[in-house]
Amino acid sequence: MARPRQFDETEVIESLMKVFWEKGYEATSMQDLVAASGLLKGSLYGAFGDKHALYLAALKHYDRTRIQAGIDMLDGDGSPRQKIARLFDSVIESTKRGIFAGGCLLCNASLEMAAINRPVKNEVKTTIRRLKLAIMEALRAQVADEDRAASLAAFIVSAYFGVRVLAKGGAPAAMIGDTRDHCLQLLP
Amino acid sequence: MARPRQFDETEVIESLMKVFWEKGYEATSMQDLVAASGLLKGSLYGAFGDKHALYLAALKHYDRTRIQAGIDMLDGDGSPRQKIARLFDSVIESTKRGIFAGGCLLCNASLEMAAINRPVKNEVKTTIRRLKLAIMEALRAQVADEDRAASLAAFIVSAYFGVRVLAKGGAPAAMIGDTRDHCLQLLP
DNA sequence: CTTATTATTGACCAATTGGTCAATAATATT
DNA sequence: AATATTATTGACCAATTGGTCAATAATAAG
Repeated sequence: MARPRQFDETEVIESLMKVFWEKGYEATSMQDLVAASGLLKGSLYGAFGDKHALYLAALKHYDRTRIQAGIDMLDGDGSPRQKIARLFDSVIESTKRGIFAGGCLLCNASLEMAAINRPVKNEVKTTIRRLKLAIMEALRAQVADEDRAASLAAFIVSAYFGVRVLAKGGAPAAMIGDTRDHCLQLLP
Repeated sequence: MARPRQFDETEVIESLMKVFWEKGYEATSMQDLVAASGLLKGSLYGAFGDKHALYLAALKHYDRTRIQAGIDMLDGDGSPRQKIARLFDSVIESTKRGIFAGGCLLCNASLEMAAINRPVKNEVKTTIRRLKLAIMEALRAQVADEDRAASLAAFIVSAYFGVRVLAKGGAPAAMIGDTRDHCLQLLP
């Protein structure tokens, strides 16, 4: 009884996300989003809402895809130490490739948007909690004490985020490796 | 033989810095800077250059003042453990106060600007190195091996930056404390 | 006092910003 | 085929963006 969408919603959000990821919220114009998505402004507004809503949708998509990919790396075989190592190595890897300049959209959103946009802050908080819980799960087999697992997970999340800041700031790659090594030292 | 400046340069840069610190580069307009500094646009351009130059000057001022204040906390009495504790406690402290929303301008600059502005990236790199060296210095008495001091310092800088991301993202304060505690565990 | 030099001022600019809307198009139901 | 409903389109908007510049003011040197 109505005209259907002419586009795939997820596909469009994926393209919007990439722009916000690379440029940040403020540096991204609606024109950029129009160009990246192939839709026109009116369609974007009609389907998703204003620029803040687009950003929030992009952030949620990042959670569902990229953060989830990170969490997936914590599954599978190996000791906690080996699992966490995979997390840090993925940062080192992407730093070496050095093509995409976005870094981590979650960190970017935390620093650029969380303080001024409540929904973004909530999303950031939720995703951090999710990441922390996944790390706790990865530690579960070897770290019996729940509180200790939680505090270790918090610590690892911090170091992981810190490394993302270093990487984007152009700090020597060795600093990332050093961080990784000291973190692993505290793990079974 | 010429008209002298009618303003104190450092004072003006301090006011500009606060705006960039709180809002970021893109979200700050020249109007914001005009309002904060009390100068007019022409004077700002004449004295410092364009918006990017203003930002860079602000970042350098942040290094000279706020980062230096952090480094100063590493001086004085106490074990390395106690010194580094002071660094993390200052973040916990400012999180509790919760008034100023800027977080750490160095981290903000790294994520928002380093990837797209070479001079900013260089300044970020330089300041990170300076911070790392100061931490090495704080470890020197107890950590004889230079390489070990360097890698420990890199690790601490990461955790410190990570904690700034967590803080701005609204993560529970306990995560910052947990990070602190695990870091200190690796220190003499 | 005159002059050379620099600082300050505010009007001005084209370009871009995020956002709206009436007209049109496409569909599913009846 | 007619209709109701939603999607798409692109022209349009006021406001703001970063930046410029000629006129004016203030000073130090001669």
